[in-house]
Parts: sequence; C-alpha cells; structure tokens
Amino acid sequence: MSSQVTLKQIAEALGVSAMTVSRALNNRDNVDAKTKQRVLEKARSMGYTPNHIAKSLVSNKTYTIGVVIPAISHAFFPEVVRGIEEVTYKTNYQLILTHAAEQFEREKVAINTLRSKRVDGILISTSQTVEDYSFYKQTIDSGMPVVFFDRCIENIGASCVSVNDRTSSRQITQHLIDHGYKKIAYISGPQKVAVGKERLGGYLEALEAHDIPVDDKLIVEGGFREQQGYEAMKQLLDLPESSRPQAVATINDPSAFGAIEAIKEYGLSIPDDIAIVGFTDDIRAGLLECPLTTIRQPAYEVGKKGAEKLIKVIEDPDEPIENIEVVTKLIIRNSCGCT
Amino acid sequence: MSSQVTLKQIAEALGVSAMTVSRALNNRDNVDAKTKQRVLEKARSMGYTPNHIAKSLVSNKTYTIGVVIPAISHAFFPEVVRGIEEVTYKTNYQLILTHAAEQFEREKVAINTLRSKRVDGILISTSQTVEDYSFYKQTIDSGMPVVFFDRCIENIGASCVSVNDRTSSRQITQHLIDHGYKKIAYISGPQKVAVGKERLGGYLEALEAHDIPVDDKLIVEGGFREQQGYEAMKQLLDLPESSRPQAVATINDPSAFGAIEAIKEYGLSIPDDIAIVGFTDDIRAGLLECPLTTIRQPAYEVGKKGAEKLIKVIEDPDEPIENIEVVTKLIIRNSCGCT
DNA sequence: TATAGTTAGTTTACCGGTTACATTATACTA
DNA sequence: TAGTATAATGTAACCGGTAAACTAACTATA
Repeated sequence: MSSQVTLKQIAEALGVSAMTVSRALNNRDNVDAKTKQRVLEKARSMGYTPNHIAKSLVSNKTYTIGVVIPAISHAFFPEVVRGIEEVTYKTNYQLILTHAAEQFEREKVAINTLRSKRVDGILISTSQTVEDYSFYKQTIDSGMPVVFFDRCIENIGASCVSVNDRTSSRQITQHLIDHGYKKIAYISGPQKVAVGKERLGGYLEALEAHDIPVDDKLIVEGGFREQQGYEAMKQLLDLPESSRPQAVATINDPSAFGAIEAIKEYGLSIPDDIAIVGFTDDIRAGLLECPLTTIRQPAYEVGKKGAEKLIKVIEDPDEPIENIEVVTKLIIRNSCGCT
Repeated sequence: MSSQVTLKQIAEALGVSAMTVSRALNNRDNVDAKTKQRVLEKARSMGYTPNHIAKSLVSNKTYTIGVVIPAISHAFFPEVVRGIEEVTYKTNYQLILTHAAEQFEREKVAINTLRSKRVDGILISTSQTVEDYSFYKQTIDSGMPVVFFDRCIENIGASCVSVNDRTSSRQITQHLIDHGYKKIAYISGPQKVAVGKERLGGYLEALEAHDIPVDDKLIVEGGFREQQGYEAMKQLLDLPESSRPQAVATINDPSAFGAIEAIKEYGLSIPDDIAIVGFTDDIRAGLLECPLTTIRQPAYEVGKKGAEKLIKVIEDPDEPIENIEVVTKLIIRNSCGCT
C-alpha cells in the first residue's frame, strides 16, 4: 500500500491545524472562504483521498452492507445483486459480496467476517445446508440489522423479502391439474429453508383442493442445484411403471433442467411422456427444446426491496419487522403440455 | 448499530490490561496459559467480535479487494466473480463489488470510494464508455495495486488478465471464411477498450490473410449490449441488397443475440440467409433456435487468475506487470452454417 | 551472590480522522 | 472605549485496536 496523504500533511503544508483542514473538506461552518479554497486546492494537488477507515472508527458507521449469497451461478442471484446495487448506489452504500457456495460453514465464516468489518447491515439468502438457526439468532440479537431475501428464516426477528412462494407453487401445480394429470410428482427443496417448505406447501394445497391423494413416493427431496434435480428425477423414473408420475413440479428451474436431463436419458419425451414445470424463469427457460413452463420470480425487485428495507432498518432502529412478498407471474410455455 | 464489546471491556472485566487481552486473542507470546484461557472464555461469553476497522487503521491493511464490473447481467461476469470469490475465500480477502452499469462516471465514483475504503487492491473491467485513461493512471500511480480483467487498458502500468482475443477473433472469422463467405460483416465493440480493438484486429487479420478486401461499410461499431447489437445489425440490413453481408461476426454473445433479433425481424433465416457468430459462449448460446457458434471464454478462469495476480501484487510490490492470456475454445454449433 | 536473561505483563504513543471545548481575532454595540 | 457577540482557528481527547518500550518478578549462570 502506498503512503497516502493525510489531513495532517495538508495541515502542515498550509501551516494550519488538522481541524481546519477537516472542516474545510467537510463543508463545515466557521471556515474562512479563502482558507477553505486554499485547503481544497492543496488537497487536490497533493492527491488526498479521505480515509473512510478512520472516519468509520469514530462514527461507528461504514456505509457498507454485506450480502451473503448461496450460489452466484444461479442466474437468479446476479439479478438480485443488480437490484441491490441499484439501491446502494443511490444511497451511497457499498456492497461486500460473499458467496457461501451452498455451504452453511462458509456462510458462518462470511457473516462473522462481515461483523468484524462492522458492516452496517447484512442481506442474507441462506444456503441449502443451513443447520441451526441459533447462529442467525445470535447475529440478529447482537443488534446487527439483517434482512433475509428469497431463502428466508422466519420468526427470528428479521424482515424477509420473498416471492409469494406458496400461492405461486399452488398456482403452477393447479395448472398441471387442469391439464388432467393425476399423478403429479414434486421435486422439493430442503425443508429447513422457507422457500422449500412454502413451495412444497403450495403443491400439497393444490392437490388437496382437488381431492387428489398425496403419494409420498412422488415427493422427492432434491435441492436447488441442477445435479440434485437430476438425481431426484432418476429416483422418480425408477419407480415401477404403474406409479410413475405423469407430471413433475420442481423447486426451481435449475432443478428442472437437471430433471429434464434425466428424462431425456430415459428416452422419454416432454411433455408427451412426462410434463414438467419449474420455478424461477431462468434466462434459459424459454430457450429449451421444449420451453419450460415456470414461475417468473422478479429477482431484480427482490434485491431492490431487500436493500431498501435493510437501509431503512439501518437508519431507523424502530423500523418494524416485515415479511415483504413480491408477486410472481406464471409463465406458460410448452413443457406443461400447452401448445 | 449495537454497542459492540471491546478489548478494553474484556480487560476491565478481567482486571488485566488491554494489551494482554490483545495478545491472548492473537496467539502472541508472553501470555500465561491460564490468563489466555481466561481471556478466551471471557471474550466468548461477552460475545466479542474483533473490530477490523480499528485493526486496519493500524496495519494499513484491510484484507479487502474491490471489484469493478461493468454489467452484472451479462452472464460472463457472475462467473468471473465466482472465480474471484474462490481465490479470495481461500486467501481470506473480502470482496467489495461495485457495478458501473457501463458508465464511466459511475466507475470513477466506485474507484474513488474503494480508495477511500482503503481496499488493498482493485480488479477492474472497464465500462464501454471509458473516456480517458488519466484517471486510471492516477489511481495506479498512487500505488494502489490494480489488475484489469477482460476489458483491459494496456500499457498503463497494471497487469491484465484477458483471453487471447485477437487470435480467437481471427479463428472464428477464419471459420466463416472457410464456409466460403466473402462478405463478412463485423459488429464491433468500443475501440477504446482493449477487447474492442483486439477482436476487431483479429477479424481484420483473418480477412487480410485471405486477401479479402475490407469493406468499411461492413464494420459497424455496436457495443457490448444486446440492444447495441440489434441496432448495429439493422444498419447492416439496411444496406443495399448488393452489399449486404453473408455472415456477421460480433463482439460478444449478447450483441449477437440482439443482431439475431434484428435478422428475424427482417424475415431472414440463420444461417441460410445470414450466418452469425458470437464471442463469450453465454449460457444461452447453445439453446437458441439456431445454436450459436461462438468462442468460449473461460470466465471462471479469468476471475481466478485475476484475483491470484492481484493478491500477488498486493503481497509483493516487486511482482512484475504481466499480460496473462487465458485460452479460449472455438465452439462450433449451427449459426455459422455448420450442420 | 551478583549479573544477565526470561517471562508475563503494563504503559505510552500512534493509526487518521472527529467531537467537544478552548482560544484568539474581529466586528458590533451601548 | 470598554464590553460583548461572532467568526475563525486551535487543542486535547477519543474511536479500538497494535507496536514498541518498559517494568517487575523469577530463573539460570558463572
């Protein structure tokens, strides 16, 4: 690191006190116009860059927020980050991005580092391997402003921005039912994560509403990643012919992509042999050989709302805890059987 | 922000000096084993989180690197970030991510803030609107370690990690020539950015190598974004029938996607009426109606190499300046005319 | 047994700013 | 013209740690 110019150096060069320089640079009162001018010029000519580290130490404020993301390569998250960025850019906050690679341990390390760096708040989407909530509880109880997004942990004292997972999942399952399918499987996400539970819940509600009996063999816990969708689908395809599903709903699009891979490997065609639907509206969904019917999650909106809420919590400790739902849209393409 | 526990508080509670606590927590010498034990326990029970801000002020080191990205939604960049993340995770650096949205002004603000935050180094991919280099020059001359990636600025005193843009571009143009096309257009990127210049250079070299005369009307400056590819293609399509291109090479995949949109609007078919190739191997490239022939850029590798180099520069001021080239791969699909 | 060497711990100053208060110079008022 | 308000600037302490120098007590050595 180069030797950076300090206030003191400017002060010395000008024969004034550091305080006067500080005041001049921060547009405070009680600085002679001429002095101020001299200071500004000197600061520029010396290439002064204020030291936020020192400022933060005094003000106990870093204008930095941490973002904890489980999977950068899932297209949903970069879009969320774009939404967050848009808000933080306007409000002069910076973003420390951490990637947990779906590992709870990495997430813990990340959050601890963020706390050490004294970020003003943290936006979290939990990893699928999340094990116990006490770690989050502790973080939140320490007074650190936290807002969850997409993969939330509920009733833990922090706000959450998600989509209407349950109703969306019910809606898309309903759509499969409308096609006349009776044997509808579900490739679920981890039940410890709210989206996992909610989306499965929506699927069950839809079946129940139509008096379709729930078949436990048709519900397989997969996960958020393509590989897991692939494996879950194989399990379903290995069921005896008679109990094989006619249609499959999945926890998200990557999972559906994996499942589609498996279906192809078994030489079956979509949607004729098996219909399938996703949840995300990944950038690839519409481009598949058989375009994927799915739920469009407004990722950018989720990021934006999350960041807005977090900054409110940071700036006003009385900001209430909320569960904010961003509304999705059912995108009907062909994989469900529509033409 | 909650009231955080400090070293001093632990020291007081234990009746020792702050230094002793500091030593105990940092595994330094000259601390009695029993004392150390007592300190560690007290720190845990009081919920102590070390304050990196204070540490940084003394050490002049933040273990944080800044990343300046022009477009999060271009799938290339999240992959790069994943590569960077993988390295910083292992080396205990954190990532401040800034998004310039292809605007040079935002980029300047971002870099200044990163400097104020005293990041240990910065990874930069320049925005397409980059205007003058003096700003970068100043930043680098101030002693801030900088490594450019993908969109580099050369000969400015910083290392650069990119792909072999020129040879790749020559190779893919060559492939179009092999198909027998004579009138090959080029939708270029901004010439102020190295990739823009290099890729255009590769295209020109290929033509020259085959004695194909360069037709200025067939070279249109587009840009990195879909919309710009769309507009550039329209310009090409509006040329008189006789001078219309038989094939088009583009600066990147998004630009190609835009161009494809335009071609469709004109009722022409790919590759029969017009062949087209990209550069990126975007996640969507293989999924198009007519799958896109393109150059696969190893984004993850670029991020990894960039981060590795930056950390070397940070940790050893004598680390030499290098231009690191990561090698691409020509991905032949159908849009070029291959079947 | 006097001297030097360890060990465990303390004290002081400092990193680069800001806050709170003190001081000086200037202007205004009676 | 003394007396006071006001503007401009300075000083000291502090934010939460750490480096460096110092001290006290104990141990080893000749």
